[in-house]
Parts: sequence; C-alpha cells; structure tokens
Amino acid sequence: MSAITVLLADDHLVVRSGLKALLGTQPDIDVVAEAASGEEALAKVEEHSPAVVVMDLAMGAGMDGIEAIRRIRECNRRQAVLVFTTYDSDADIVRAVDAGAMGYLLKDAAPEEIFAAIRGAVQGRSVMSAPVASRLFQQLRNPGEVLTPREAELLSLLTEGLSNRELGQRLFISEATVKTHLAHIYAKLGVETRAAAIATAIRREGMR
Amino acid sequence: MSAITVLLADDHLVVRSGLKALLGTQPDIDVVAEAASGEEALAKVEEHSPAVVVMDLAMGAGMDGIEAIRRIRECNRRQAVLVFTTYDSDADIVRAVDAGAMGYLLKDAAPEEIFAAIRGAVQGRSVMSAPVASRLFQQLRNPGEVLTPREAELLSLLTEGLSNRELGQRLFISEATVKTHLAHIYAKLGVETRAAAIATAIRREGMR
DNA sequence: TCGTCCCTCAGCCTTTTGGCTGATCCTGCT
DNA sequence: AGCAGGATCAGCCAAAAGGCTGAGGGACGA
Repeated sequence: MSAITVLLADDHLVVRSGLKALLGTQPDIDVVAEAASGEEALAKVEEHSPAVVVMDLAMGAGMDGIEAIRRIRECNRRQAVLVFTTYDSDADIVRAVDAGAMGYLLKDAAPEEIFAAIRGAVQGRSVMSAPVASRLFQQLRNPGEVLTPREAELLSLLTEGLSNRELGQRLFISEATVKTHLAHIYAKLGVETRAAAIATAIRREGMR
Repeated sequence: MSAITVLLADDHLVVRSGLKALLGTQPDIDVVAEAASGEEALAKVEEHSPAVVVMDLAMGAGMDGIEAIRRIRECNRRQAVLVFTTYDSDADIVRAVDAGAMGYLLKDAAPEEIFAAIRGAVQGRSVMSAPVASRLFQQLRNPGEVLTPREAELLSLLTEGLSNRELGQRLFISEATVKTHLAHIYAKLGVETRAAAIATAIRREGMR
C-alpha cells in the first residue's frame, strides 16, 4: 500500500519542522508539501493533491485557517483537513467543524494521537483531542446556552469596558434591564463577574 | 571550539521537535536536553548545566515560564535564558526581561534569527525579534506609562477575570495592595474600571 | 546620605456590581 | 386561545470595586 500524503499548513516554521520530524518516523505517512499561509495552502493542495491537510487555525496575516478549510472543501472533496492548533476555543471548534474539518488536535497532543488522527482521517474517521471532544459534547448537551441576539450585543459592548450605565445609554434601555441581561449572560458563560465574562468573550469568540 | 549546549523547554512536543531539527543543522549548537514544564526545566538545568535555555513562556499547568526563568537565574548565573514564544505582549516582555531573560524571540522567527540569538546569548549579547524590540523601544520613549513588573503581572492575571481577593491570594499580597496596584494600572492605561483595563490589555497586548 | 521608585498595607467612604424576586409587553408557535 | 421565550423594568440587599489619604520598608542611584 502506498503512503498517506500530507500537507502541513502552519505559519511557524518551527512547528512545521517539528511535525515533519515526527511524521517522518512513520513509514506510512509522507509529508509532500508545506505552507506558511492560507493562500499558500490552497495552492499546494492544487499542486500536490495530498490525502490529508494538517492545518493551524491562526496563520498570521491573510486568510485564516477556517477560511482555508472552507475553500479546500469547496473545490475538492478528496482532502481530509485536520486542525492542529494551540487553543481549544469553543468558537473555533464549532467554526472549524462547520467548515468541514475532519479532526481537531491540540498542539500538546501525543505523537500517537497525531498519527492516529491522520490515519483515521483518510478512512473517514473523525479524531479529536480529549479536551476538544469534551467541549463539543458539552455544547451539544446544552443547546440552551446560546446567547440571544440582544445578549450578544450586550456582551460585545461589554468587551469594550463599558459600565452598566453606559451600556444602558448606548442601547436605550434602563440599567435594570442591563443587569438582567448580564445575569443571563453570566449564567450562560458560566462566570460570576463581568471581568470573567469579558475575558471569556474575547478569548472564545475572538471578539476584538 | 566546543559546541554550545542548549536546553529546550516547551510544553509542546512538536515545537521541541521542530527546534531540535532546526538546531541540529548547526554544528556549533547541541541540544542536550528537553523539558515540558517549568519544574522539569529546572531539574534539567541542574543536571546538564546547558549554556543556553530556550524557553516558552506559556507552559500549561504548573510553574510558568517567567517563574522558571527567575529560578534558573537565581540559583545559577551561567545559563543564558532565551524566551521563545508566540505572542509579543508588552507585559510578558517586561516580566521576562525583568526575570533575567537574555533575549526574546517569536515563534515565527527565521531560523537564522534563532541561531544568531543563541550564539549571541553565550557571548552576553541580547537578541530579540524586531516586533519585540520595537515594543521595548516604544516603552522606553514613554517611561511614565510603563507598567512595573509587578503591575504587569497583576494585569496579566486581571485578564483572566480574577477578583481582587483572588488576585491577592494568587500573588500572596493583601487585597489592599491589589487595589493600590490596580489604581496605578488604571492611571497608566488611562481607564477607570477593571472592565476597561481588561479590554485595553487584551486588545493592546494580544494577551490570551 | 538623600531622594526616588517600587512594593506593601490600612482605613474610610462612595459607587458599582451582582443575586433575587416578581412583573409587563410582545412575538411566534401550537 | 394559550404558551414559551425574549426584552423590558423595579426594588432590595449584600458584596465588590474604586477614590482618597497616609505610611513603612527596601533597593538603587545621585
């Protein structure tokens, strides 16, 4: 049987180099190309048509990983895309899966986990790191914890550092209403203070 | 002349592996040990006494990179510590330099830059990535608005959503002292509330 | 040695925030 | 029509945060 061809897409040379070294130990896995940006990844996919694309989500300037996944999936269904990134942010996971990612690995994953994910991907199996899987299940179990549009609006302004009074003025509602919304937001985010809510929001939604 | 001995400290196996592969191409640089945590780094420094320690700041659980740098510098002045991390946050830079780091590299640095930093470090020269250097210079131009190391530490924890009490417990200081630091931080950042401080910090520093 | 800066802490007071309960209005769905 | 859920508001209370003043100890350089 022939080796599994792999494209590495990560803007950090060190990470690509490390992955290549790790994957090089496996006779059935072949790194055939590398890319340092989303654009480059698309071009390399065209050129080499690898079986698996291992992709970082955060790729410096230009197209981000999610968009790259979407484009790859759009024009060619043969590639299985594995996300390989540092953070297990809820929003990223959902967006990546939605864009068509076959698996989601964290950068501190064990080598065996990475190998298994690549082999699984070509067979159509979906593999993800334990923390990622648990977050996904948690989201599926609690569909009720989605912010309403108004709450999301509030949260967005909250991340700008506004006080309750300012929030009320900005949204033309009373401070009491602001507090009600905030209480709901805190409950849904699983936090108790506005500081934690801001931290959570910015980190997990990429709000900025 | 004998090769420069290097210890790699990073919680991501992939990154260690990549660095090792890169540094392996240089005959005058020898990776003699690796560590996946701050604690392990300290032990390996004792054991191998490397000339240079290349250290990530974010190391999952346990001791963080800054603390590890401080400990290494405390008990042994022979090691030059190079920070090798993903983000160029002002607070981290200040804290790392304060803790005794010889250089500050970003993970997307070119290989030559990394080699040069390691070679410079053993000669007592300080090397840092261009974005890092520019941030430092900017800070030097505005001396009044630079956070002290302690303030930067507090701000960093603040962005995790901790309360004053939690901040005090985490830093082993009283709540009163926390409030004093916060007041100074607010003044320097030009904000009036902790919410705004968090928002400013995360947006301006790329903290996460 | 003196001044300066950083880190530490205290007390007092006001404002803000958060928890709780309960209520009205509207919209969309059954 | 009835029901659910979202958005709006009030009042009350406790906890947290913020503004202010003052103060001691340690490090470091002039």
